[in-house]
Amino acid sequence: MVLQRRLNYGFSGYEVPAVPRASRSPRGRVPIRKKRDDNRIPAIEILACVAGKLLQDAENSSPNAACREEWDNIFENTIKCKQGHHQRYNEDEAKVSKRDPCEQEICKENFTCEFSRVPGLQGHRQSYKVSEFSRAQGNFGFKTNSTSYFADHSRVGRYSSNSVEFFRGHVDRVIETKSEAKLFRPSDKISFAPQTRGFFRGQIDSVTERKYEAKPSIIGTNKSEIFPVKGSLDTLELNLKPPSPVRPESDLKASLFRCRKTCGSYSRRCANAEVDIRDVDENSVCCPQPSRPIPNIVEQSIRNFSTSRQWRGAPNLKGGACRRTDWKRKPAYCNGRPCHTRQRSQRISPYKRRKFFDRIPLPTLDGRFHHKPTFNSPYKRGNGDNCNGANGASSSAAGQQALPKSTSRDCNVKLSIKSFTVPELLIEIPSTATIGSLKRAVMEVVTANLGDGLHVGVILQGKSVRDDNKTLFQTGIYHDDDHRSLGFILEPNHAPISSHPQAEDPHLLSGSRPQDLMRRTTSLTLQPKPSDFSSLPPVMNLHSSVDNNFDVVCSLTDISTNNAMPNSQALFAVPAITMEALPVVPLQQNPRHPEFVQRRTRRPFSVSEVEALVQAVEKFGTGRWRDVKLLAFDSAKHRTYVDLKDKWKTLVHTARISLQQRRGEPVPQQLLDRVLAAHAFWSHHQAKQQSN
DNA sequence: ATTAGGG
DNA sequence: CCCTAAT
Repeated sequence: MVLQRRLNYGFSGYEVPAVPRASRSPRGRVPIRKKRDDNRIPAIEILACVAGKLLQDAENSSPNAACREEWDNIFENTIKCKQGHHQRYNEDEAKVSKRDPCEQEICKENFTCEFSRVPGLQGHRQSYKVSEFSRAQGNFGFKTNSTSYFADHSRVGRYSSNSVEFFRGHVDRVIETKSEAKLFRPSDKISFAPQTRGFFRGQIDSVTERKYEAKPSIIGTNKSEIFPVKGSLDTLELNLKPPSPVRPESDLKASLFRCRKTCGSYSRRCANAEVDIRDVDENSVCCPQPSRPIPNIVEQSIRNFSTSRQWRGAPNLKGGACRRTDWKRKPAYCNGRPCHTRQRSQRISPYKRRKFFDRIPLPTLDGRFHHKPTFNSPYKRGNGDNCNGANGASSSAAGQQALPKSTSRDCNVKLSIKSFTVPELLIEIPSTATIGSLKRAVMEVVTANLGDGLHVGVILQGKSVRDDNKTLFQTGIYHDDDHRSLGFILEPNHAPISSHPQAEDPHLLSGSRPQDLMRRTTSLTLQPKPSDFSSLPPVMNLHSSVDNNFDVVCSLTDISTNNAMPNSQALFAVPAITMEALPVVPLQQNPRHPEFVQRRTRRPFSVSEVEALVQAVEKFGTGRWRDVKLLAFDSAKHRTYVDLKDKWKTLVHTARISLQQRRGEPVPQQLLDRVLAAHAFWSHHQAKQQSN
């Protein structure tokens, strides 16, 4: 245990990228040199000041060292800023009230600070939300936007735009992008990742708004939890108050406890809180009972993840094979893992979310799939307290226990499976192909995905029923009145774990017509690790809640019960916990995680496409990629304007290099000449425009 | 949402 | 093709 970890940040050592990115032209057409308002200060400076002080004070004052030790956090800050008058100020002027950081995290407090005596900031108020993102060892940080983000003891990174974050302590590195790395040492001061600059004006505001808009419930607070400000002296004073009206310090623990309890946050602050996982039965896993030690289940699942996860970016890092492994597997570390990063798994920008869902199996929303769900979907959408899928499962189990023996045993169970639903399969076939060859192609894809042998899995109320020896009655299938709670999954006959993700995706049977071949992108990028999601059937197909990604996680997790995973049950505790109590479990394998997102398949431009592109660019010039897209590639859904821009870039490059250096399908020289000509022309044109 | 540019 | 910053 690293109990004596020290805070190694300060306010003099942070690096803020000084040079703003080269001015861009609005919409890329007419470059405009915009003068920066020198009086503005980067939001991160203020944030660093505030949050740093907050943490510093908290660490100095927290009565519970073990707690502190455990709270290796990443704080998330949400900035709400309504004014734009900022002047540089001395960071030392910031002062933050001393509070236990645990309190903040558990309660998910919002707080408001007011710049009282800071020149130019007087009267300016900001509300922040401090929330836990990760309690991984040695980290903390925060960010101000809503895009996805990750961090743990061995890596810190982000995958977001316009984010603001910093880290301290044992952070080894910050990954800027997959190809960029920045090393951090424990002695580092706060360092700001380059490219994470935000100004109070404009964008952070909007990002904040978007976040609230996207998921009002994730805020987990209400107006009463936004605390008024008390200005004082020459300081920027921050008042942090727990939601409870009771303030006395002596009440802190009690209120903490209450909060933890009510929020469903299960904080493990003591090392002795570990509980044998065997002590936890299936039901409680899925449905936390008040008396059950849920946090430990969660932790168990965290362990599962942490031992299996991989970070594919790691080997490529500059600076370093020095990935920390020395302490990462220490029990202390495991025990210290967070149990309730509530928002994290919801945090995803609409864009990222869409991006993700574009690539995972989803029901086609054409109505055919809107039949009744195969099982009772207890999932609720949108309000953040969803993820009761496991509740459904456990309640069924509970119902099973309570089932009176007098229930008619000879009552036949009538089931009808009207069709197999095979999720999306991508098939590309020329229009000249015959229907017969199309059928064969479909068959090929299906068999490739399902493998030779099929196994039927049974799902009852969201929970996979693995015990083949149980009777229907024992399992709880004794009425025929609601077979919506019953579902079937097609699975490969064996080896739930396969390195071939497509072959291991069991597919769901559901009640639509046989002709309804549901489409499904076959490629969730699943890591072939035994205990990750790769063994989870895409039962999310049942849920059409496209925009509630948490539902997907729920269904993913609570349905899969893989016998090859001894602790798999622990995994499925996750959805049973309310939003407030969500652990960081999906940190790595979270399908929403950018690491999880599959790269698009490469689709080289054909010569005719190139021709169309050249023609369009000749007409519109470089920098009007939307127009180019609309003109020449409107029907080509897979070609985005970014693609076209990229292709043009490579075309220009290709035209400039020698024939031998070129790769891929050769582009006629004549076309390349046009590329160069158009490029030269429009470059010149742009330069002229700019000078005017 | 678009565009520019680095990777 | 990906990713981010800046519009």
